[in-house]
Amino acid sequence: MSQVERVTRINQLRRRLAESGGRITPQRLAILDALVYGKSHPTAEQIHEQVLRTSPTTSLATVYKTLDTLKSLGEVRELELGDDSHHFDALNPSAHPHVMCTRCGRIEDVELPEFSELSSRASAASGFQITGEKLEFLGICRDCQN
Amino acid sequence: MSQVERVTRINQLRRRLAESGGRITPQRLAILDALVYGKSHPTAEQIHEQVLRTSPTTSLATVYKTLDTLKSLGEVRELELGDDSHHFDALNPSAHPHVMCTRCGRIEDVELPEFSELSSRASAASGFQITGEKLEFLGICRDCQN
DNA sequence: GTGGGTGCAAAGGATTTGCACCTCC
DNA sequence: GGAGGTGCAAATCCTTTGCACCCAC
Repeated sequence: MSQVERVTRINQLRRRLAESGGRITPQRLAILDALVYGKSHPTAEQIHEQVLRTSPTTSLATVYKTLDTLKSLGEVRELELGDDSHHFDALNPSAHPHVMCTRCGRIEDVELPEFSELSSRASAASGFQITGEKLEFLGICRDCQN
Repeated sequence: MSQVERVTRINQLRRRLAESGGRITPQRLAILDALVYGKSHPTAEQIHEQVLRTSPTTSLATVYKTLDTLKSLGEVRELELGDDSHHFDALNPSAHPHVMCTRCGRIEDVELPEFSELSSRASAASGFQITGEKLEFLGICRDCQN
């Protein structure tokens, strides 16, 4: 994601918070910053670590509460990848496939055009009205294959 | 799954345990029974409840330990569906898509032929060597749609 | 001013672990 | 007989919650 896109995204998140009646606090700004400029697909703990650099008194509870708020606004997606803690994606909150390296823990998005059709196929096959989906791969990344 | 298939499956699980150097204890038999004849895709707690009916002193820790053993034999698959606890599938331990009803909690397998191709597509798209995959849908089941 | 946000500490809840005892093979 | 399994209780670890205080609007 380009620098310009990140700036746009962070402003979008700010606006969404404000428009939904939320407040823009220094802590929240630091959290947005970590989500958009920090490590991709971070855990709550990793966000917290990053936030502490610029906002040293922010608590982990505040990170969780802000993530909750952003989730309910649909601006953050929570990933459960089987490693103990959950990961968060605020750059692309729409459903999309991910792959995690079981050696180094790296998480990447996967471009899989057929993903968008899976829900309707699943609906047809199961009779369920589908409201959410997730597709996740585990594997070894290019770097770790060497 | 037919009655005959269940009998076959439970014998298969017994054999796998024994062949891997494991012991067949009354507790394990009760756990296998719960996995094969009980509620489909149960949680550890649900397995435990079922096991207690015929083996009243079996502990939850033993259930977890046996599930671990079966998982490492590749005979049980663990599902994380976003509701607090994990679910277990011993009837069909190969990777396959699931759908969970967010109203009643029911979990069903989904027949999705294209699922088997997704891994190689993901591998090509990401450069990862894929070792595992999961595809899960959330929705409203037929019953709960009324 | 006030309602939402923050920080602390404690609670919660699923899963794991240590260890003494037991029992299947 | 001995490795492997069991049961209990305690520990872990991530996440949530209660509540007094604070500050963005």
